[in-house]
Amino acid sequence: MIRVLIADDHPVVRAGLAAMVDSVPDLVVAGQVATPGHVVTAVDEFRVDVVLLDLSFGKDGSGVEALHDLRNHGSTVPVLIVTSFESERDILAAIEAGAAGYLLKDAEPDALVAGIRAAAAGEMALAPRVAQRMAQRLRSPHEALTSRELEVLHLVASGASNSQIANTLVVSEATVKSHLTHVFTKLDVSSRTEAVHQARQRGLMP
Amino acid sequence: MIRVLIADDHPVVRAGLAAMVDSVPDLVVAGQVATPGHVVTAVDEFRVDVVLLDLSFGKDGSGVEALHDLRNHGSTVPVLIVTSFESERDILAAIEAGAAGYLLKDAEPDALVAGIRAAAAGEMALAPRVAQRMAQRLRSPHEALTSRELEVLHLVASGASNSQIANTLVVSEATVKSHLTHVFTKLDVSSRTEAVHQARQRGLMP
DNA sequence: GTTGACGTCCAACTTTCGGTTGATGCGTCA
DNA sequence: TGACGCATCAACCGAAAGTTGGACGTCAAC
Repeated sequence: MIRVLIADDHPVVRAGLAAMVDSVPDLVVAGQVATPGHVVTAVDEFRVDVVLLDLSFGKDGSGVEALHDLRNHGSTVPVLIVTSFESERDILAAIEAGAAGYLLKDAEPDALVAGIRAAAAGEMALAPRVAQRMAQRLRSPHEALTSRELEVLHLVASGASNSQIANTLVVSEATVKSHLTHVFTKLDVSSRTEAVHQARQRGLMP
Repeated sequence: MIRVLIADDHPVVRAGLAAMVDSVPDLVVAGQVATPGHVVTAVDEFRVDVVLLDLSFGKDGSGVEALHDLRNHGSTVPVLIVTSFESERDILAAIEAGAAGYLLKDAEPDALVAGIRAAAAGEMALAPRVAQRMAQRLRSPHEALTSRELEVLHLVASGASNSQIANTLVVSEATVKSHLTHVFTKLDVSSRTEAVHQARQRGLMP
């Protein structure tokens, strides 16, 4: 009997996951929570074998935070990310934080159940599209943007000019340009708009 | 007894909506479909009183298409949009296509059931956030972009330069610039990146 | 039928803004 | 300590962006 905790802010999704889990004989919903903050206590409280964790909890925080909290509290319970986003950044962050798998919400019930079983058995469970994306990344490893570069890129995406960025970042305009040229070479583009587009494509930005 | 059709491409969401509907005594799930193309026949086949329709069906089409098909076939069944997107464009398109309401997937079960009842009774059902957004739009009516302007803006968003846009649209570069200045004044911005950002904010672009 | 508003299109002008190059201090890690 | 990466900056250059002004067609209103 595998006891599952469902953590998602959408009532509809909670109900759907619960229905799927409960329809399988040897799976049971141990509990449901709607905010990341309640995950840690819930894992303790109910004897949870596997956590189904959403990534985006609206304004209440993120699933990755909850995952970090969990690990900081010494819990080793396998956590299965179940989300509708498949951006590279999200996937990497989740896996680095110690997720046992990454499933997509458009998955068939079978895939979900299989993922839960795998996680409970200590194995890794990745949705096919996610696995493909990671493989692709390994093949052509993008050079990672530094945090400063990302910061600049975000401001660019919000429509700021170089001088405006320089003001808000309290650096010279030259610095901003420098960061941007680095971004361009790393992303293999030649203009700010292209850079924003590429970054979005690769899931580097919201 | 209100008979509900559920149309969504995500199995999890279908299961969740079904669970919610079935938990109410006088509501019943008449059927479920996973693609927009099956909505019309399903409405005929099962005696459907209300349709819960998702907007984004992945690559299989869109909910608005299904809604149009439905109306073209003479059906007047109330259709309730249930989606997680709340962009102005989506909302307007749905309402213009004859939706009986627009709910968000993060809604509580109560709100969902209330929406279904309202739709079945021939009333309108809007999620609070959606209603707020529409009210906001009525207060400050953005000047609508022409289709050509939107076309140009899309290309800008994808990182194209003016000359590239001119090529793909087979017009002069001057024309592109002209369109863009119009876009700028309408959106009250002064640069292409700002324009893209604003358009995204207002839900004019994907 | 005429007027006017609007959309699409274009040319020529100006210049700002963006991007390149090269160089410096600073921390870190081997 | 020496090499490397990151953040910072100055000065230069030129293309690409944006402005202005205008032509033409269409459609609706009057």
